[in-house]
Amino acid sequence: MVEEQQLISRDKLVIAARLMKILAHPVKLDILQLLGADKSMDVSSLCTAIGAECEISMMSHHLAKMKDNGVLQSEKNGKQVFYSVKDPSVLGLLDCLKKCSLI
Amino acid sequence: MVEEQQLISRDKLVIAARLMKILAHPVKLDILQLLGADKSMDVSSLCTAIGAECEISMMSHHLAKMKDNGVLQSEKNGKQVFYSVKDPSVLGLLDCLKKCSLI
DNA sequence: ACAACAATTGAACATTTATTAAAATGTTGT
DNA sequence: ACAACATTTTAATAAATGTTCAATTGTTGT
Repeated sequence: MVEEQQLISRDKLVIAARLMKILAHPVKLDILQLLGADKSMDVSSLCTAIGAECEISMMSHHLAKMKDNGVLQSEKNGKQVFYSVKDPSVLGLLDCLKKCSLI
Repeated sequence: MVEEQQLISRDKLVIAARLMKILAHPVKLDILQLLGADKSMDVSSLCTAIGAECEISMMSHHLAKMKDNGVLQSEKNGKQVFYSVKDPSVLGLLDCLKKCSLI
C-alpha cells in the first residue's frame, strides 16, 4: 500500500523549523520533560533538577525564550515563579524522538 | 491512569538537540519531505522543487550538512549527484510535527 | 583539448545564539 | 526601612549559522 503523502506547505515548514530551533537545546528539552504535561516548577527547582552545570541566570534565559515563543507559561507565587507547559502538544516532539528510536 | 514517564538521559537529549538543530530549517525540512523514505533526487531537481528562492550553492551546503550528520546519503551518477534519506527514522520527526498538529 | 554542465568548496559577511557576570527588580519577614 | 532571597534584565563576549559570490572540481560530448 503506497501512501501518497501530502506535502507540508512552506509556511508550515517555517513554523515547524522555528519551533524546532527554539527547542533544539539539551537544557530546553530537559525542561520540557521535567515539566511534562501537568507539572509546575519554580526556577531554582528546575535548575537543581537539571544538574550541576546549571546557572540560575542561564535557566532564566531559557525559560524566558520558551515562554516568549508560547511553549511555556509562568505564574508568580511569592518570591518564586512557577513555569509549566502551555501547549502540551509540543511534548509530542519528545515522545516522537523516543518512539522513533531517534534517541 | 497515570503513566510515569522514564526520563531521557542527558546524553540522549544532547543527541536529540543536535539532530533537531541540524534539521531546524525550512529548506532542510522541505528536502526531507521531498525525498521521503525512498526517493532519490539530484541537486538541481531539489532546487527546482524547493522553489524560486533556491541558489544551487545554498542547496549544496544544506545537503552537505545533512549528509555529514548522517541524515542523507549521496550517490554520483554522471554529472549529477543523487541524494536520498539515509535513516528513514528521521522522517518520524516530520510525521510527528504533522500528527501532533504542531503545524 | 575544449566547451558546457553539475556540483562542491572556500571565503566573506551579517545574523543569530549561548554563556557568563553584574546590576536591577520585586517579594518576604524582621 | 532593611536584609535575604528569587528571579529577571542588561551587557559583553564568544561561537555557530545562513547566505552569497567566486573559484574549483569533475563529468560528458564534440
